[in-house]
Amino acid sequence: MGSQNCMNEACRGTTSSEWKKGWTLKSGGFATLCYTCGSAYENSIFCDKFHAEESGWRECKICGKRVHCGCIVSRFLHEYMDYGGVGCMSCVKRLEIHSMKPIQIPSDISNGTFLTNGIRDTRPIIVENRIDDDKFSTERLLQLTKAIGTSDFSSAFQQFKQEESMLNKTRQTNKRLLNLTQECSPSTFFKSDNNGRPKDANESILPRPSLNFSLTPPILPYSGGVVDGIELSKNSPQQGGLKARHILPKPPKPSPIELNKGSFSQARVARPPAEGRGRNQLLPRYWPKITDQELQQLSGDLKSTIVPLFEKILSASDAGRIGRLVLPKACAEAYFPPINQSEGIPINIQDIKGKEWLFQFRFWPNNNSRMYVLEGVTPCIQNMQVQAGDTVIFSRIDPGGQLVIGCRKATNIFDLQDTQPLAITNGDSPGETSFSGVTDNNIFSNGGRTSDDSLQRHMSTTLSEKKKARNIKNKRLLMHNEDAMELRVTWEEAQELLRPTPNAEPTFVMIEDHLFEEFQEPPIFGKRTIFTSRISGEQEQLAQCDSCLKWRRLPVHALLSGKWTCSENTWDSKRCSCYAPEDINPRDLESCISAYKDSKKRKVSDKASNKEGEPSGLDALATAAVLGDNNNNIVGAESSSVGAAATTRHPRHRPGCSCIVCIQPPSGKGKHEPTCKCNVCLTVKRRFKTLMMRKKKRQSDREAELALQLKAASAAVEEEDDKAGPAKNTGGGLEREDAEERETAELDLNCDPHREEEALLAEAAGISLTTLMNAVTSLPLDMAYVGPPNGAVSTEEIDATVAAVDGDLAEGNNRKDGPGGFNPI
DNA sequence: GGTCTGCATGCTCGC
DNA sequence: CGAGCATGCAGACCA
Repeated sequence: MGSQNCMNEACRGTTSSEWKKGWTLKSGGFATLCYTCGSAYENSIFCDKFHAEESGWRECKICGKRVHCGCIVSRFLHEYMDYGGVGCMSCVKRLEIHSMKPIQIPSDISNGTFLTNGIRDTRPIIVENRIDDDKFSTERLLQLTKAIGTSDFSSAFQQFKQEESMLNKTRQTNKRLLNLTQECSPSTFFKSDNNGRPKDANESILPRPSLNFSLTPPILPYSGGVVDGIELSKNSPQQGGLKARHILPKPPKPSPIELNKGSFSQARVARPPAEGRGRNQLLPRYWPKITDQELQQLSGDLKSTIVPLFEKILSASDAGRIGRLVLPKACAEAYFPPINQSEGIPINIQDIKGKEWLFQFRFWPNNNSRMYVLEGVTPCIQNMQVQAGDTVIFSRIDPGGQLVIGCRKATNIFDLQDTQPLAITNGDSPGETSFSGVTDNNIFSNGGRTSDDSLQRHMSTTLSEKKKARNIKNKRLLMHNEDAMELRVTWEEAQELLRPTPNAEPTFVMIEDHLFEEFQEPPIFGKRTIFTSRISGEQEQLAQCDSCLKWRRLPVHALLSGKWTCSENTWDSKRCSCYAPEDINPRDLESCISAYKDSKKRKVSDKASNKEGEPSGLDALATAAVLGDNNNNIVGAESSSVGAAATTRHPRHRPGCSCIVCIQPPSGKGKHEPTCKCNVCLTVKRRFKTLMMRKKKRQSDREAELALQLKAASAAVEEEDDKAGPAKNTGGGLEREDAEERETAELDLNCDPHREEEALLAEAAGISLTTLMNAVTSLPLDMAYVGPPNGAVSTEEIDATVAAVDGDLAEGNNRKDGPGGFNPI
């Protein structure tokens, strides 16, 4: 081809365009593609001269319009017409094929003839030079065309859609093949007869590539459309331009769940809108997103052919009491009756149950434009139970053109799985939980919300969800009635997922006998885990990898991010890879999950029936610890801590939490032996040991400081005495010391945890061990995790201290519970 | 005072 | 930058 100037206005003048042959046209020529802009041109089979303007015209059978082939759209159009299609790109009636509306087929098409350049061509349609993977085979088109007007067309159309879906899967293969074509001369592709026409596609040296990739679909009912994320030019074919613009996000890789479901046919995709005035200007956001199955079901329900027209996410004002639904201008002008007066006209729209609603379709002058609204929609909106953020879908019943309004509800925040049951429900009742992820459910629903195939929709509606979030400025409108109830219930569950930020230092507040942690930083969402206790009494949590879905044992104190994978398992180097075997056998896992679910159920029932008289959170936690110690198998600790979960503890103090707050001993519960090595006792001892070391260090520091102060004070007194004479009191330093000691001895151990060490110093001077242990059990969380200061206390000292404590603990256990008595469960 | 009506304003996003 | 559109708002209307 050499360097040709592409006829596409946007590409013209590009001499570096890479021209490729390869598409054999029925006329005997080759289509040539400009790989810079994608425009296609038809070339003569007799020479390499650029013949686009001479040979690239076809005439529509319906409207008679001549269509130029100088762009991809029209190229496919006349291919389409050549093989028996009806109508051109700009001809409305061509759409009858797509909309399944019976039409009269011109005889010259039905008998396989066509017109070229206005001359009747009586040649029969040749099908053998079409390849198998053509998305739009001649045979299929003829079959469909002949089916028009028959009762079988609907099924034929559905069959075609299925075939089209399957053929789409071959698109990737075709792309690879096409890449090969860029490396090979077109002449190597086909063996041609004398006219340059391939004798048979099977004789191709290489598999013949389909040039359909990323172009328009074979049947192009719209002059604008999106194929593989490329929006075709809105320009008419006559304009001969093509503008490729990516307007949809790259489809996400299917998740394993999606693959398992295998329901690709249910992907919710934006369907290019049906015909209408100015439909080409419709923004993709208004394109109806409806699955094939939904469309089929709806058509079946209404016993009519449904043509989705457009959809709109309800804004706050749309769904508000004002009762005015703002219609997208382009949609209103495309699909609603034309109106010239601002008052508009009454318009009858049917809902999917067949009920008719009368709206006022009108417009307001807005700048130099119009703003179209449907007035009086409130009853209908309420009837459909939609609200801001939901989507209303306008469709048309064919034949007849009756407008239909449907809806698709949208909710949810989080993806839900049985093992991660954060239940932000979107059910109509609080008890109805949909594991639906980011879902817009039940297109044209009757107000109900379903959960099937929602994962597929999750992927396809991410973009729209973002738009929804942007559109719904008044989020309060989403908090109505039962929805608020749902949110309130599930928020409690969400509390269990809240985590303090990694370095957050809590402050403690006691409100109505409940200890609360307060954080300066807002919480973050963490991963849901299952807490368990092992035979040894050691408590742990089970977390599922978001990548391999295997369960890993983790320390109870592990706080996981919302998305957690094995590679983040810093606690077990052997289990920090997804390739490592699962940490727990399936039977144990099942029992854990089962126990967990039971606890969830009981939690709900207890919440309703046992608001009063429920055990204190600490008691229940202690019970949980005991059960965990006594159980031989791994048991979901949460299953035995129902009462605990129903308290107002900070979410950080979850079941299984071994912090000093949660392991406070209950009164009157079972006792542990002094030599008990359970997690609770070990934790208490360890923390006491830490405290003792801190105490000793602090004491020695204090003594040194006091010595310095005494020395300085004596020096000052001596100096003052020298100046002021012997009348002054010489015992000021000792007085201050006495006052300090009195102050220390009167400390309230429960009022200021930061002064507890001073209290312990006082204890060292005579306060009982029970008081000390009270101080231990009221330590703040951050202190509880502080390790011993390096080198501050010798190992021998620690051991001696622990031994002494153990002895005292034994003594305490032998005593009756007195005020302040230590009773380690 | 509450609601309805008809714009007007200002933000967002596509071109 | 401008079209489109969500929403505010003032005046009219009504109970």
